[in-house]
Amino acid sequence: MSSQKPKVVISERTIGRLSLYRRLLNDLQAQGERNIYSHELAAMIGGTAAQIRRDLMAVGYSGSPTHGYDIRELVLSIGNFLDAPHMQGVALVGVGNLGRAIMAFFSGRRPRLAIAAAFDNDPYKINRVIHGCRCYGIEDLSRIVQEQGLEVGILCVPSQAAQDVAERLVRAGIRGILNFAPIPLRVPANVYVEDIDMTMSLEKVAYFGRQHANKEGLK
Amino acid sequence: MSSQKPKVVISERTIGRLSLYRRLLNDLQAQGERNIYSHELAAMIGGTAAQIRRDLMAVGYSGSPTHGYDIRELVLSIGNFLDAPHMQGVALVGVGNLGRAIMAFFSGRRPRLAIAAAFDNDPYKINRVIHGCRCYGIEDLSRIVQEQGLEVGILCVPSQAAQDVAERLVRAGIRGILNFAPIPLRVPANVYVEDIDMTMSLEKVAYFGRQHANKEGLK
DNA sequence: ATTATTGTGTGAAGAGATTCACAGTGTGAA
DNA sequence: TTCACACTGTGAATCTCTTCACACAATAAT
Repeated sequence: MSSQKPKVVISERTIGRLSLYRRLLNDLQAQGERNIYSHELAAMIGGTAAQIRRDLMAVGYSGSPTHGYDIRELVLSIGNFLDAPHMQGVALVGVGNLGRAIMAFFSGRRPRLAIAAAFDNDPYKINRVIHGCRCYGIEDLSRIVQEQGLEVGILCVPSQAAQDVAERLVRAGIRGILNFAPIPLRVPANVYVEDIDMTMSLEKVAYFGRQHANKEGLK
Repeated sequence: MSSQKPKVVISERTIGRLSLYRRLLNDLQAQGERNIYSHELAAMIGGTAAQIRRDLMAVGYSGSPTHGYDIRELVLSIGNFLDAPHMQGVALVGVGNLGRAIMAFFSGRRPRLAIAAAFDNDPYKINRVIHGCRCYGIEDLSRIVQEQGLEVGILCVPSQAAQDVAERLVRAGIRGILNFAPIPLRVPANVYVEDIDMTMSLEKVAYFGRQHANKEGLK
């Protein structure tokens, strides 16, 4: 029953890349490809073949020296490894510009990991259905999360509200939070938080864009 | 003239954290705080004091053993290090749900690194002003980027269009791209790309949310 | 003036991630 | 059947990032 847990702990980087591999492999499969070598996949993502083979050790699927990896089987194996055995519902809090864009983005994309309910404190939004998803008041968060067994939260409220909403999510039983609010959240150690900090990312691009440009000038 | 380049190469992680430090320090400053110790800042971001001191070595600002860091001076030093000496304009391509949300998000946030022009191929959007920013057709991209000297691009078009638009941005002279399209871009080595892959992030949260929850159960 | 305290800056150690390099393997050609 | 080939899986080496631990400095207390 508890045999599905990984023997070794797999790094965050590897989990992220596996998600990416799967998406690319899905596209290839849709185009009718059947097999792929590690170096081909590496070329697609701009990485090394060794990295890919190392990552795939985690999922425990073996390729063949002569045909590489069977794409269909590999996709299934990655899914087996990455996905929960059950469906995981997602709660999104903060139905502003960004929240609605995220709802649109994920709408219909991954049926087993879909946004099941949205929450906001604007009475004008409550009970509306946005991108196929019902919007509730914050006061209903705990009840809905528990009724629907939602496990993952997406946080796109303004910074000032973020910590408070994060705590509500945790109390409601959420185990992982995707945080778009540009402040660090304080949550218990058994809750996983992934930050998407667009300001930080944009500043990185501005900084390294300059650096790289310089580099070329020197070469 | 070329003395502004860093002696040593600074890691991506460090640059990201510096951006975060600055934002938090700005908030503290607004609240009237004047000094801060590395361990206080560390507590705010959930990191270690050593890490912060190490990161600050890059900017070359020294604190005092007795009063820690002067917040105002530190903010200025980080700015000095991170920001371009000139203003950097940003071009956003893809004025869909996500593009508009990003325009709203950055609107008025960092005047020296602001979205200066938006591009789309939908005639209905062209020449509209959205969140204070004019929208042009894709065919004008190269001209506008050059006229306004834009250096950074934000890419929020659908996957199928992303590679093509990325190439247009590069040809127009863009040096760094913040890529929201969920596919890896192929660009020359002197262009820096930062990916924001929301699907990958959500899958990571789903995976590690489960892991962390398990961990607690075992403890 | 001396001492005790507390925090900085940084060399060195440690941990973690990536890449190297090679033994092992399945296949097709001779 | 044997050989040559091209690739996988993985131990070991390397590289990168983080943390440790301590010399040094500024102050307050005595």
